[in-house]
Amino acid sequence: MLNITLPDGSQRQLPDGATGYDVAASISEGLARNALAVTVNGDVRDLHRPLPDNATVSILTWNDTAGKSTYWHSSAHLMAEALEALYPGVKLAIGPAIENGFYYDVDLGEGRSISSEDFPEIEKKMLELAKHKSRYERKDVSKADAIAYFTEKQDPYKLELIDGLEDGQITFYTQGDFTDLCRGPHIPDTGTIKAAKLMNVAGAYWRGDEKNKQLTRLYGITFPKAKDLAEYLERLEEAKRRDHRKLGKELKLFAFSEKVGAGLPLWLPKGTALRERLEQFLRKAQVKAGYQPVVTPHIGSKELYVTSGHYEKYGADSFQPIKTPNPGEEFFLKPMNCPHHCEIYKTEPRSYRDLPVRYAEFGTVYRYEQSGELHGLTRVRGFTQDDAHIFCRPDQVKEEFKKVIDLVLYVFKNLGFEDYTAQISLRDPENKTKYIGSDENWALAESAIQEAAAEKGLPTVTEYGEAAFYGPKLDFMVRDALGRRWQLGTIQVDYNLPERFDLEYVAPDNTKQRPVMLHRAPFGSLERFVAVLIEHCAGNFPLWLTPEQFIVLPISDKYIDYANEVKAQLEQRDLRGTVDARDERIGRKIRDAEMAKLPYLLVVGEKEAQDKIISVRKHGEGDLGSMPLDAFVKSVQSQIVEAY
RNA sequence: GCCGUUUUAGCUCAGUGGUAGAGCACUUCCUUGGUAAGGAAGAGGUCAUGGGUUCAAAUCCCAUAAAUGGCUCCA
Repeated sequence: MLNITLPDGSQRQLPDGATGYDVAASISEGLARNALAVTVNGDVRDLHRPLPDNATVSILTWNDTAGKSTYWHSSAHLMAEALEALYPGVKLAIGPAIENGFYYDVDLGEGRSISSEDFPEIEKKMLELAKHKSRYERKDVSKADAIAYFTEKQDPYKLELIDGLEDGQITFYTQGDFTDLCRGPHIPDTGTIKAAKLMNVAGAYWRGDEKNKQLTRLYGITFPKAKDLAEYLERLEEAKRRDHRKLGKELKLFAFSEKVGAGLPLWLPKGTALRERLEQFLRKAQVKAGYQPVVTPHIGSKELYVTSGHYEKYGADSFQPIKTPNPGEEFFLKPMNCPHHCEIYKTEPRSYRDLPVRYAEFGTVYRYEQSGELHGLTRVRGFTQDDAHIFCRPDQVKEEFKKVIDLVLYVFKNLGFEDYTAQISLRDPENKTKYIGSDENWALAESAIQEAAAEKGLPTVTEYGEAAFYGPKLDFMVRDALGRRWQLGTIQVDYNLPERFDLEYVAPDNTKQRPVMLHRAPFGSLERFVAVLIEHCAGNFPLWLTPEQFIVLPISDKYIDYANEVKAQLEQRDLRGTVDARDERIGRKIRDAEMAKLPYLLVVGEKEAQDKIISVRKHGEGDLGSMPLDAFVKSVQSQIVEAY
């Protein structure tokens, strides 16, 4: 008999050779029907593999992340089977599950390609094959046999993968006529795959190395119910509606011009209003937090970047130098603000008593991003960082980190970002030599970050080997409408620049010591932040931030004077908005204002002009009835205060 | 930078080798209208740019640029 522990701690006894399926069946018939896989002591396994004794087993269904991912991995095999049927001779590379669905990298061979027009045929074939309810059969294979199989099949990619595997650890999975090298696990059979959709085709390098051959990557997604697919597609549509590139154009926030140059955004008046309000918001918070604003030029001499090391590392791949009438004199557009701030630090001798020194600047920087990398406002070639550099003693790092975390969270809270992740990036413990700075300082900084995050109760994930060569960091990531993760806020420790710029302070014992430098940017950059903010709130910005809080809509041109009076009075009370004085009917004006996502529409006609009141309509909510101006102002102001 | 796709009026898009189209926006006129599109007329385009094929190119081919989905990259 086997002793099995369930996740709730309860125990069950099953006969020897029992499988995850048997466990599910012993719980309920429905669970057995919906089970896709199991976890055995935390590892995901096939549902029909015999269980070991004394294992903790939990049943995975479509509702578990690991269940979904197994399902999609199996779906990748199904797609591969369909591709082999439709494109004989196709070579398969790798086909994992991803966050939403799966992909398979394939080599179609010379002269063949797949486009989105071919998707329906592949989807049809997948569903046709799925109907066979083929079991995913697992088989242990010796390395020699595995090599023989894929040599016969002439698949160089699988052979290369096998080359890296240990004999005795190699398994094949077969469903129907399709056999793949695979560690598994898989769902029991193809019968649960009821809806399949190919999403996208793209190029991808074999093993992610751009020196290698480029393969065709087919992205797909499958579902156990057709309805789930429909809902998923609807969500994607919603994401497209929120896309900051679309809304940025529609709401007249920013634009690009081919003539100005790729990746160089033009901020339109409304976008500028939004951006400047964000700047003001942070400026205020930073003054309170002890930062001193500074301003530095947009260019710096070559020597500055030779000192910082950026010239050597990035000079050739970046914007090229600006020449002057003096032969040999060269300036660079600044790719970051740190070197300038280091020079500010150096303008006077520093005592340990002066530290920390915090210099903040909304610094516009220019980086020549690869052309294929440019993306709306999230990845551009000219952008403004809400940058600051903190110069402090090693023993102050933790305290400073905590203060910056507070600032970042303050920003996120006021803008309604709740779904963020915080990532601590540390050294690769296997390879400490590629990092600059002493072991001791690194250890100090790394534990300072971890402790600061823990003391602030910040949920974090820790990634080893993700630190910059010059120091560990803490990044805040927020998702965009399509679920892509973007780094916004960042806090980084830097041991490199203080060294290169020979920064010093005088310690209590009158010795010269090296300060630690922290880079930090709660927004990351205003461009990226605004992009993510647009998608986050679907263009319905918080009231305190939105470029126009109200629009006055006169019923006819007889009431334009009163409308202007309303506007003037509201402006005196620090609200901002406009009057729609067009010769249009009220229905049209309301429609246009709703489409422009203006928060408050103030309708004024005969009644309102006579009684000196306004009719208030709130975006997305409808008519709130009429009220005196004072009542409206009070209600709006209370909402703005609440937001802070 | 690499692979795929795209580029037609201010915007969204139709137009598969034979004289460039629609809706919205814009201008003018009519309309003075009470909570999501009032009516009419008008103006607006080197079909991204440069080459090529053809009697003839928005349409086919090549190059370049930009956008876009990925990959690689991201101080």
